[in-house]
Order: sequence, then structure tokens, then C-alpha cells
Amino acid sequence: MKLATWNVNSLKVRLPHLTDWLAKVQPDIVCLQELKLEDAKFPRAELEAAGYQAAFSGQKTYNGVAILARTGLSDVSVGMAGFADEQKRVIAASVSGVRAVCVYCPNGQAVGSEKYDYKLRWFAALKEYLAAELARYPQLAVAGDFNVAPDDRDVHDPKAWEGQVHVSEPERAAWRVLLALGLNDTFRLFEQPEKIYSWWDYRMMGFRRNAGLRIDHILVSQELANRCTASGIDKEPRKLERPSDHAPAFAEFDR
DNA sequence: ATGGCTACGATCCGTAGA
Repeated sequence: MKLATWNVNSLKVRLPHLTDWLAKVQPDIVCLQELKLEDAKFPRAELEAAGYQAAFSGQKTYNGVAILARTGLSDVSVGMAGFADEQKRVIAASVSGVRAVCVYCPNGQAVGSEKYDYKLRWFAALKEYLAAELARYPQLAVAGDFNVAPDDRDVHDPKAWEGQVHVSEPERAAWRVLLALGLNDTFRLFEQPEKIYSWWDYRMMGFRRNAGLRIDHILVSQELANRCTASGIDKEPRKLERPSDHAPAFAEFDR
């Protein structure tokens, strides 16, 4: 089983990239973020033609999340219980025995800003939400754009980024709280090459210089970690014309 | 020291992303 997450930065613009990539990579479950479209405009027919069912929670202009699966998408839930939020950032569904949670964590804009406070509150709610999900679903995967680079290894220039949003200590502490629940970063379950990132700034030739951050992650419960056979980031779609600024991350499991 | 792209929606620039 192959599970992937991709912040597409507008599903409307990226749909051709997505369908090409689905045909090539053949993932079983895909979590998407930043759809930037309302549900009425979700390209359900195009994705069905590509062989995927979809559960989605969108809104105009910003945010929006979806889960795609080849078969058997069930028990869809939207948002985090107990955390009222206008912003569509969370959707969950069950697929062939796995509970998949798709998250688009807040950006945070700048340390100390109102949006940064919202980000930290949002992560506190995520911890509570995932603790309950873990209790209910032993085979849990949480995939999405976390907007946190967990370690200096995940940052192209740690000196330049020190203390900035995405790498600040409170954000990294919020990440460690998720790991302390019993979740595992699938990327770090295996030896990985150095300087692997999932996001590169559109500006200043960020991708060409590999000036990136690893902020898109797949966390899994211990039961799923035991089944994990591979993980990585697929840079290929970032090389295309008019790409998303994020590349897909993936994890593979033995059945 | 600043802004550098891209997407979006309402204009012909502002907001947001990261």
C-alpha cells in the first residue's frame, strides 16, 4: 500500500499534474492540501476517471483538504471535534483498515503574530484530536503539510532560518508532542540522503538552488510503522512547468 | 535592507502563502 501527501496549491491549476502523477505513481491513498476551491468546484468526475474516489472539504480561495482512494473510502469526518474553525484544514477517512487523517496545518506567518498564536493553538487541538483518533484506530496515518521543519536537517540554511516561523522552538515542541503520542515520522524510519526537502520558494530560484524545507510529513502509529517498508519525497512534479511549490511525500507499507 | 513568485479575487493592487 502506498500513501502520499501533496500540497497542490490550487487543485484547479494543478489538476493535470495530479492526474498525470496518479497514473504514474499509482498511490492507494492520497492526502491533498490547499485545494483553494469550494466543494461545488471539486473535480470529482476527473478524479473518478483517473480511478479515485474522493472525500473533500473545501472553501473559496484558501485552505481546503481532500483524501483520494482507489476503493473503499468510508467514515469521513471533517474538522477537529471540539475546535471550531472556519478554515478547512482537516479531513479523515478509513481506507482498507487504515485511518487516514489529512491535515493542512497553519502557516503562522511570523513568530509573535496573531497567525502564529493561532498556529500554536491549532497544534494543541491537533494533539488532543489525534490522541482520541489513536485510541480508536490503532492503524493511524496523519499526512499533510505541517508547516514545521522538525530538525535542522530539514532546513537548507539553518542559520538563516534560526528562530523563524516553521523552525521556531515552540513549533518544534508542538511537533515533538505529536511524536510523544506514539506517532512516527515515516521519513526518518529509513536512511535518507541529505538535503531532502518538500517545499521550495517560488522566488530566487529556490528549487534550482535546492533552498528548501521539509515540512510535508507522514506520521504513523506504531502498528503502521511496523509495516512501513519505504518512504521519501518525489521531486519530479516540482520540475514541471507551473508547479506547486510543494512536492509529494510518500510512504509504502507491506499490505 | 528589501524583495524576489504564484494564486486568487476583485481590480489593474492587496492578501496570503512559507
